[in-house]
Amino acid sequence: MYKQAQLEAFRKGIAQFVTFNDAEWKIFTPYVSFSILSKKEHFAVEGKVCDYMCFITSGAVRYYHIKDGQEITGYFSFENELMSAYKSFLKRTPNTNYIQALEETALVMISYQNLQQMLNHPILALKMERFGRLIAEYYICCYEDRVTAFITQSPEERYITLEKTGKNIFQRIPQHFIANFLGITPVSLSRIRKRTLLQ
Amino acid sequence: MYKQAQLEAFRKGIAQFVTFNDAEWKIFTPYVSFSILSKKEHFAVEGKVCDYMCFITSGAVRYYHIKDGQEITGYFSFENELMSAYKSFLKRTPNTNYIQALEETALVMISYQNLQQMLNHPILALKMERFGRLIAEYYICCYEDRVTAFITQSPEERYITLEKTGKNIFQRIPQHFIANFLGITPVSLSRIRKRTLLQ
DNA sequence: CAAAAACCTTATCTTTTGTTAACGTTTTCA
DNA sequence: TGAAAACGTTAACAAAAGATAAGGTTTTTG
Repeated sequence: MYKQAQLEAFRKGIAQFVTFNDAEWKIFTPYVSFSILSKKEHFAVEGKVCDYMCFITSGAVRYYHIKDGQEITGYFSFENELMSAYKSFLKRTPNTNYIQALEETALVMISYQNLQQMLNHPILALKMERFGRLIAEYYICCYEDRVTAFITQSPEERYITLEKTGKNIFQRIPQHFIANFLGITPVSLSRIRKRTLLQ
Repeated sequence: MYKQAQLEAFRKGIAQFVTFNDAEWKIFTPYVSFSILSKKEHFAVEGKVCDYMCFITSGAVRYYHIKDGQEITGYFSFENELMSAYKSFLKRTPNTNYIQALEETALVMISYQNLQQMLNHPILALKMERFGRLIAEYYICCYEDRVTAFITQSPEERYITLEKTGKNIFQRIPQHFIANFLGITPVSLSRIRKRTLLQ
């Protein structure tokens, strides 16, 4: 995909948060860069500070932790979604997890430094603060739902919910990653699937 | 506590996010109001849009859902912390849970309307956007940790972590609420406590 | 102050999940 | 293309959690 098309996808993708007029967009775009992750390539690793906030124009990534030598997948992001090791990026602290491309993945990226410059730019500042606020608020709502699911639902109920609302995630993501995401083991997910099919 | 003292506590409490100089504070304070919740009084209930964002100057509250007629406590907030039915407040949608005072609780409050006015106020706007962004980012980091705990830890591990880091929460909050918060039943928490004591 | 409510523990039984391993299929990649 | 790795299912057993109920203590409240 050409950069121009990626930029347009980016602009459209963030329109739910904030819209830039052409003059603002002209100031904005020089601050962004582009990158492509090949399959299995890492965007972020444990111990390193994450320097970029990204928008995925195509592809998919998974977020995972390593605990007792085992990988545990906690989240996924797909095309037209934002991606970052948020906490590390915002707090400038070493990252505690990994982000890895599940497919070849194309990114539009903003570095932390450039973001700071935009936040200090006389014309962009207010809009960028708002952008940051709305993104963060958006994620809070997602997280709130996720925590609520862990608190109020059984693994089986969480699976059913995901199956209903998770688009075609089961077609796209290996099942054992999804099991981790649901907070259970792959074996347990396999059983749940069998159980719920029979009913 | 006198309102002046509450305001000072509020100012100090939000200083981790943003600091107001005296001139700004003078503009700021007329937008806030005060309230006291008596024990067991609800600040927010299911189905109603939450109109206030609060700072707790003294007391404590719990957040809970009702599922199949049962109350399930998902979170707590204490003095010097912010409190709101965030999602409802931000999105102007009916709230899906309850917030109830565990003790008599004193609040400094900002209404949604007043917040919007501050966000449009020429002097306050930028700082308020930043305030909102930093609060949201702060909560994202908290939520991220919470979800990570559900993904990577067993109930027993989550209990041990809470016992280590949860200050004196076990002295202050009924244990069956804490069980919900950990994602398990009260009976199960009682067993875990016995188990971990014996070791 | 006394009755009622709330709370924690314990016991019993059931259900679910975790663990480990084996097996067959599919995918990957050198 | 062919060996290796990855993946999903199933089985068997162990461990943990859920459900329900009973009992005793503490707290609440009229």
